[in-house]
Amino acid sequence: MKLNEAKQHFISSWGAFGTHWGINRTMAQIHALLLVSADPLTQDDMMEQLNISRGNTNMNIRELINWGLVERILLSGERKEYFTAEKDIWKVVKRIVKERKKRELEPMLQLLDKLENVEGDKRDKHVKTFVDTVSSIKKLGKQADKTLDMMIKAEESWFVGTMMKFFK
Amino acid sequence: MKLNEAKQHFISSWGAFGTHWGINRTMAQIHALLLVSADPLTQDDMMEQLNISRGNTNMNIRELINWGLVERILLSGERKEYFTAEKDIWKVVKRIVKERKKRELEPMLQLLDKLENVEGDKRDKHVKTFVDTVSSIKKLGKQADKTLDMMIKAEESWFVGTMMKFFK
DNA sequence: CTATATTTTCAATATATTTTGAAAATTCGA
DNA sequence: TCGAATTTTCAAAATATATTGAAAATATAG
Repeated sequence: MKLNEAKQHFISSWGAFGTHWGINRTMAQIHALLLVSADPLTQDDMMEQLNISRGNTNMNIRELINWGLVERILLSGERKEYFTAEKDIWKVVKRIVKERKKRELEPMLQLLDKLENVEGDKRDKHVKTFVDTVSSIKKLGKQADKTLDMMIKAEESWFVGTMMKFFK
Repeated sequence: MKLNEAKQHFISSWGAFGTHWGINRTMAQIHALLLVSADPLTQDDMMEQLNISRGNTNMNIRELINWGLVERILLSGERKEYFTAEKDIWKVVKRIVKERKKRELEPMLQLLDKLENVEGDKRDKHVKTFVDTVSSIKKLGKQADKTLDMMIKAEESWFVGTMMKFFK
């Protein structure tokens, strides 16, 4: 397989992959393109290579920058802005985990805290089922939260190495 | 907060949560409703409590059954079908992880295997960037795959306990 | 400061996804 | 086997999300 063909495959399947994870197709494709590009690209490069409009390109680049996955580069003597992606995949994963934890997991845990204190007699099976379900989700959620915190702080080498040994 | 109010909160926020994870709102709401219901429910119960149509209810129940999260119950003497959700949250998480791993992670790793063998001279920086990116994603993906496999096999008590100690 | 290149915004449009509801299929008791 | 109860299907409608493109805003060279 030739390089350009391989890049196209990578970009399109990274795009499809992203859609399963709440990231829109274009954002994932721009990210993929930058990940496999040796040099920084301009908006026009991306528009051309991905066949998307200027507005779409711009909005999704901004979003990638918000996620901390893409960075703006100013080349001296150049008027245009260039963009490049963080290539260290471990860092990429940690950024995504951190962001989603903040946006999704933490608010959910806060809600569960409140719901656990529902009024009513716990001997009533309806109350009991509700409280038990909420508590067990909370317990697992809290554990996930801690585990992800550690992962965010961990070095890749430490993490992978220990996991290797840990899990047989 | 009264039980019914708390249930409503739980259902609607579980629904919103689900949408961030590629699960549609209704499916997540039906799942939430079943999770906090002490007794099995019929389609009509769900239609009424969630204000959704018969077709929608039916399709999403089927999908939840495919995911192994909901099970059909036949009550003797009753013509209607009843449904109930797996209440053990650890099992729920493991089922979801297993399914998504199969549907998303594994195909991605297969593709990366192929893309790693792109033609061309690795001293060319364009080829090198591509191969390096693909390899590092693959490496991390393989590690995630193994870790998830272990998690799927693990007992909750073992898992949580060990993680507790393991992560400070 | 002015002219022009470049980036950003956002209303309109296009596309994708979800939901409805009624018809068709199925199930099961009598 | 018949017929009512129940479930399933799926085309059409509604809703939600993504994309475009042109106008407005901004930045920079001269």
